[in-house]
Amino acid sequence: MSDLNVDFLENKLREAGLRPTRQRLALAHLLFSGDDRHVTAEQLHFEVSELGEHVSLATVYNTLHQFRNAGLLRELAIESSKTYFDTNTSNHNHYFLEADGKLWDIPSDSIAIEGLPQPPEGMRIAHVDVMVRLVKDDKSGQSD
Amino acid sequence: MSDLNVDFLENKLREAGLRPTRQRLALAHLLFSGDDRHVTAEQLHFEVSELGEHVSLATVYNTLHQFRNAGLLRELAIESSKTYFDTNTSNHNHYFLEADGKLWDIPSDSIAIEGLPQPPEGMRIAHVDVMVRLVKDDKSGQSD
DNA sequence: ATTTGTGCAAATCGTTTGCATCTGA
DNA sequence: TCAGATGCAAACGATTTGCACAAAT
Repeated sequence: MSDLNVDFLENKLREAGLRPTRQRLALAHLLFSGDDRHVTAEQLHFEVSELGEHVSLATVYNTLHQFRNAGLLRELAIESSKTYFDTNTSNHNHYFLEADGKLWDIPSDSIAIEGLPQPPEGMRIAHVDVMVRLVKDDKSGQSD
Repeated sequence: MSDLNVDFLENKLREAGLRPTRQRLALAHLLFSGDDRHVTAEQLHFEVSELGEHVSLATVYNTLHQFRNAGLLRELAIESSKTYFDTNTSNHNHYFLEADGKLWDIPSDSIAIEGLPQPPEGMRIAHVDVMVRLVKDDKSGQSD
């Protein structure tokens, strides 16, 4: 991780109102240095260990939520009992392949939603999620 | 629960390849006798107890999964660590109000999705979920 | 009689929390 | 200095599982 990258990440955290601690920098590095990505807490905890940095799992959870609250991540609930965090916080769309637990963006933002009704009184739309659930061609898509 | 209704539910279960047991009939009664609805296992367990029927929580979970596998229910993952089951199994759309954990159908099927790309090689689209996340007008929608 | 379903309690797994200790500004 | 952050282990809550017993065909 170059000094330039550290500076970039430090700024990013400071702008979000978060102190640039060793742990947050390590996690931010994994999340924000390359292309957009989708991670779970468990995955990220594994990756940060691989880098030789020690960050406790509880801190990974805390940090993911702090990043989400700061608008740096979007939280996605796709399967019960596993949360994904998406580094792309804009309104975009996803493919999900249940069999493999794999999640990825739908390439190109060709999707448009027509005829979205007025939200109920006193509420506004925070986000529209379009999730396209895929199955492998030869299967029914049902399982226990 | 009238005899007619019992017959209807018994047939429904038999057609799904499930033996019409006391527990399944009680749960099916709650799920399929009125309008379409969204329930969690916990909710349904509470409701069935209120009717004076004893069905263990594990059986509620088992039964919900059996119903889902039989195509009688659709499973929806909306928030991490709470699964909703929808008695309407057709491709339709939902509002979700996170603050209250409330879920409901978007009235009228006015929504159309334009420009859905070809799914990746070897896969087909099983289902498209559109989830419109609402927040109360005076809030940011972010919380810990 | 044989297969299938159910109840119970214990186990699992992701996630959160309480609290003592440490760190960044 | 001292508010804020972290680590650890224990707590939690939803869900699943193993197995003995009961019910359906």
